[in-house]
Amino acid sequence: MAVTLRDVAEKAGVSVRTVSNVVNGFQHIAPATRARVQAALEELNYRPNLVARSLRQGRTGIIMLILPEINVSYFGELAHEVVDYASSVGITVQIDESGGDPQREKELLTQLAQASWVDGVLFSSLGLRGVDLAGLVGTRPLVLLGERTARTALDHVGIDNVAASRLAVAHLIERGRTRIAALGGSGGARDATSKYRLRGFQKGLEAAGLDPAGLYQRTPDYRRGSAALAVREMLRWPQRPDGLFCFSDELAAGALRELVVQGVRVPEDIAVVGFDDIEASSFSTPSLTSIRPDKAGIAKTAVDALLHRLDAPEAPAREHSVGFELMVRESSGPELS
Amino acid sequence: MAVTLRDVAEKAGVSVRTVSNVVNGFQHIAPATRARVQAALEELNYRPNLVARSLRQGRTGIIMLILPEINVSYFGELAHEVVDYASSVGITVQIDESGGDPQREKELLTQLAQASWVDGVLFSSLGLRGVDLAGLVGTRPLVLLGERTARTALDHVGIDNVAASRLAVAHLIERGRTRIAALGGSGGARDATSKYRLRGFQKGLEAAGLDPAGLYQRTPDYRRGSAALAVREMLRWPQRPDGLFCFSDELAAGALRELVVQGVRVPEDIAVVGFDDIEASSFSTPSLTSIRPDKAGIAKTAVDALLHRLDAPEAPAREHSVGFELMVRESSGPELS
DNA sequence: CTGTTAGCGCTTTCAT
DNA sequence: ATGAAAGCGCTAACAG
Repeated sequence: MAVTLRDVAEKAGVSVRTVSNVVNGFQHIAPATRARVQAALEELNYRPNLVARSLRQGRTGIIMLILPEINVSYFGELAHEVVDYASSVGITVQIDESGGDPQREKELLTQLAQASWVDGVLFSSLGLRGVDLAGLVGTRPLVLLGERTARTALDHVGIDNVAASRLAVAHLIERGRTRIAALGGSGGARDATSKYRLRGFQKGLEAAGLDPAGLYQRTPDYRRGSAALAVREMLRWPQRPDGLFCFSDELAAGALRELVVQGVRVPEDIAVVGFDDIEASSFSTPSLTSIRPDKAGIAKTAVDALLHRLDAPEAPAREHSVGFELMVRESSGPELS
Repeated sequence: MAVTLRDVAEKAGVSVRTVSNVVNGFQHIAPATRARVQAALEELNYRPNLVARSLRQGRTGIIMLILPEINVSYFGELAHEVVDYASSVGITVQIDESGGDPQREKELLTQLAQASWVDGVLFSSLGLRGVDLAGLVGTRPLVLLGERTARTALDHVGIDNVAASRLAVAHLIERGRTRIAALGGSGGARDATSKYRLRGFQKGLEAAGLDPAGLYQRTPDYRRGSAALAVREMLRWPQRPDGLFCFSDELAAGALRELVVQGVRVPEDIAVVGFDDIEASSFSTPSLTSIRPDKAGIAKTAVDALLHRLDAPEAPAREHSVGFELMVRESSGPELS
């Protein structure tokens, strides 16, 4: 059996109270007793039972991160930032995957957010809407990551997708492209990400006096494989696009691949811009121009927001917007030397 | 405050014992009382306090997965499989990152494996040696993933790196390559992965009557960026290699990129094989031939091993070898139609 | 079949 | 400055 406070107390000839005080670095302890306790602590190699401590204190120091799939590069990189920052403030992270399935997302939320031992939940949802989230307010603290899918009274941190998409489109226009297409997103009511990116795309074209009509190709998801089919479809359009804005870097990677296969040159025939700036994008052939959201900023802001809400459960929900930038690389035109 | 068993018991006019029995699906309960309890349960929206349950039972149902970096594709894909399988058997996964730093690895182990509430630890180490692991046996169950860095009495699951590397080399030889180089790994005493892959590489060449001397280029880590520098160095060798075996797909991706930059054609001038078969490798240009370890098999085997050890702490340590296969793609030569 | 109760290991209020 | 003891919410051993 593990060593408990009582064991140490007996050994040192003091009460558990005193040992606890020493362990927790309390003030006001006689140097002599402190030394005696320390010795016993080390001799017995005491380790506090965190479960017992948590039961007592009502906090576990664990937060849960729910995301679609950890093996998708963007989410992997985001998770890295979350784990990294959380561990720097003494918090550990549990990870669960929803697979992007709204049903599974609901399950996880009701099951975990209410009952479990997590202090709070960071939730990167693809498919949930306001109605699904209703009734969760007031249980376990919850911070939404990515798109704000509804006007719920919940903390949210993300980037301005409309503005970011406009920036991507503006860049393509600046590169002299006039038939710019958008790629990605189911277009379904649940897919808020594609909704905002599409809106930014349209606004960007309109601002330059271009007509966005008919220049959007959907994909069932944001993965590389889906982009290949979509691009093949796109190349059958009456007029081939000369610019392509992909709603994720993985889609862009799939698109680049398929364009090579079809003998279309990038950027000469089509300039391509992605979204997320995953690490692989710097090393593809051609290297990929992409919108880079401030992932570390998202992670820090989200964890801080959660921690803040733990201390102030009744504070009004806040909206946090994090920065982004455009990383210009080979896929969108001449290199800027 | 949250609803407790006592609240429910009072409401239903029974004892906590009975409520507990209902919650845990015990047999032998009078249908009438069960119904009454069920009603109270639902009316109060009771959720069990898992921390209390864990304190009582001595098990949390949480395992910890320690890996170098979750944003590295291979580890992201592995984590995905672990989370996926674990959740199917009712286990949740906590993730911590070591950054590949031996010091940090030791910290995590002593801190977590002994003290925390995790039932057990899956540990994918890059740098730990037997001496570091000594003294951990007998505390919290621990299963080693990846390379077995020392002959410790610990459960271990991995693939046969020597055999896999020989397979990669044999494939290059079969493609008519005779000056085959290996790329990756610090060569340090702690880097067991590169040790075994290098050994397989050497054996593969020797088996074909080729001399491996002087055909190995080290890298400080397994990331894309490090491969670029290494390849540049390699191209200065008196004789250019016509085949390249990279110890990870990320290295291979960096190598492919640098070869393009330097105007070296793949596979015509140099055929390239990677290791890990991350998803991006199917979509690169050219697509990458790679060794594919059975990641799902590793995950399942590891979780099962951990669960088994929970029930039988004294069972002898076991060694699990999981399968792999070679995925042949464009980077290593003519397409096999 | 169900009620009573000890106790998991810890923190903390109340005393001294 | 330190001891005694209550109790976090739950399960299970012990009645009955």
